[in-house]
Amino acid sequence: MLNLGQVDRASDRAVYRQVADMLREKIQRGELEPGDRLPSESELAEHFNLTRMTIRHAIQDLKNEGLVISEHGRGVFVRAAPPVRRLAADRFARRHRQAGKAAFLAEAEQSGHMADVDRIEVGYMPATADVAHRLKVSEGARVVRRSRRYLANGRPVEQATSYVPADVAAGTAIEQLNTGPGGIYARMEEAGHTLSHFVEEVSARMPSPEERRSLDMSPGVPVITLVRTAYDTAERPLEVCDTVKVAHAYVLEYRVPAQ
Amino acid sequence: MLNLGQVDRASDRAVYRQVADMLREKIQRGELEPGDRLPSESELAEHFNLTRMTIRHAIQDLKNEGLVISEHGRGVFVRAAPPVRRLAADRFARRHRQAGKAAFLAEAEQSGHMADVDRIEVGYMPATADVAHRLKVSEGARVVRRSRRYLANGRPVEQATSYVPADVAAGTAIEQLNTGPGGIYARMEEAGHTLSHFVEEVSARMPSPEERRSLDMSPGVPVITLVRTAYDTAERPLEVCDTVKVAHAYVLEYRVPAQ
DNA sequence: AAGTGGTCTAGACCACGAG
DNA sequence: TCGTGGTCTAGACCACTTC
Repeated sequence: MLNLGQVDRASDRAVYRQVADMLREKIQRGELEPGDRLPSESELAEHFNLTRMTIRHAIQDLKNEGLVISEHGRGVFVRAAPPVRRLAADRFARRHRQAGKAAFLAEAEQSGHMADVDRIEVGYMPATADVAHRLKVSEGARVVRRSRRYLANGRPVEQATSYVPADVAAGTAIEQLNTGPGGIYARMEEAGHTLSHFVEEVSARMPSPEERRSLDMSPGVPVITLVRTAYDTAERPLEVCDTVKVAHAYVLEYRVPAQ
Repeated sequence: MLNLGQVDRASDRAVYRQVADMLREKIQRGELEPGDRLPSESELAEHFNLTRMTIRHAIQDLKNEGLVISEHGRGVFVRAAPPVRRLAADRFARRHRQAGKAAFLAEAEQSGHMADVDRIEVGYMPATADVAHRLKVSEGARVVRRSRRYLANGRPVEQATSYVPADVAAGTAIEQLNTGPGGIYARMEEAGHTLSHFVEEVSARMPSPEERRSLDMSPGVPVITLVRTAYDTAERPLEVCDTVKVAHAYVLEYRVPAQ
């Protein structure tokens, strides 16, 4: 078993915090490596002369920090970091589309991960207030809704939903499940729309229970939300894409001119 | 008191989850507004015929989702959202520096918040491996370290630490507590460096206990980490700035060319 | 079957905040 | 002083995983 010290009952610091501190230190020093199992709650309770509830309180804190995950019937494990997907500043460069690669695949290739897409759903619906505002169409206007889930090395890392005005999508593969080489942006350019730039709005928050389930996330891990709007050269919005990403799976990179 | 239902003891769903569900719904429906106090743990325990520990478990979940905060001796309150600071894509435009505004103040002006900076520390130190790599200097090279905390409407929202190579900072106000109008970027340009662009790397995670303390954050709220590197026209890094932001206080906006 | 974490009880004492 | 949340005990039974 681990070489753990003892708690100081006279200390001001709550004992469950002291236990969490000791375990956190073992993890951060690397004495407990990703994938390693922590001593069981009963073992820890016995070692520290505390009840299981107090030990659980300590472990709950570590779960909330994202350091460990618990698996019912198996144990508590140091969290193994998923592959970090670095989203490069040039990921929407035209040369990638022309080479027949959709953005997600272009990224995966750069970082050497295995990429998958599943749970693709496509259909028409009336625009909600928020989507309508971003697409500069009237509320309730017909839009194509495309949602899908991305996986890296078999693990879900992102849930994305795109909205495209009906007249942009009509008669193109954007209405189909499979949008063909280069993805929907390639189809838009084929249809005569020239993409000019994207605006991305990035934030972070805790996931809703549904998002946690959909992305197979352990509790206490945040998500990055990214809303991307694609504009043509006339500043017309061609697409809004709402994404929820498992936070620790991503580093987003942007290049900002000083001008 | 609130019009709360009862739990279903026969349900598969744990009763503490059912309690959390009911409270969450009240909050999301707006029946409990930001700043409102929830019924006390004892009141909830009595209402639901559960022990306080079970009620606390439900409330813990809501805290982890960032929906409520607890205050010792006062109660549990629906979290009041801090002002959201939208970081615009052009926040480092030269015209802002020339107008004598540092980036943080430029943003604050745009969004109509009161901005403050405190806990400013300046000093020389040897570059760590990570900083040295980003600044393209050798590990241990002398750099100026500038750290400070930003507040919006009096609430801490960001902790930032900048590193500047010694030869860039030497003899300028970058070595001083007060860097003067336009901030360190203005001083760099005065000293003959021409800023070309910035690269920002964005991610999100749960804060460490120290970060939580420093930013006065309630438990269960994530942070956005942003590392910005400033380059001159010769692609030389002039500054690395490591920031930790309270996640729900920020929306970062970027403009990405389609090439 | 044995060991693990998940849930829940029924108490206790403490520290903090407001009146 | 009183009500609030914070901590902790000493159990119990359950669900899940592994063997």
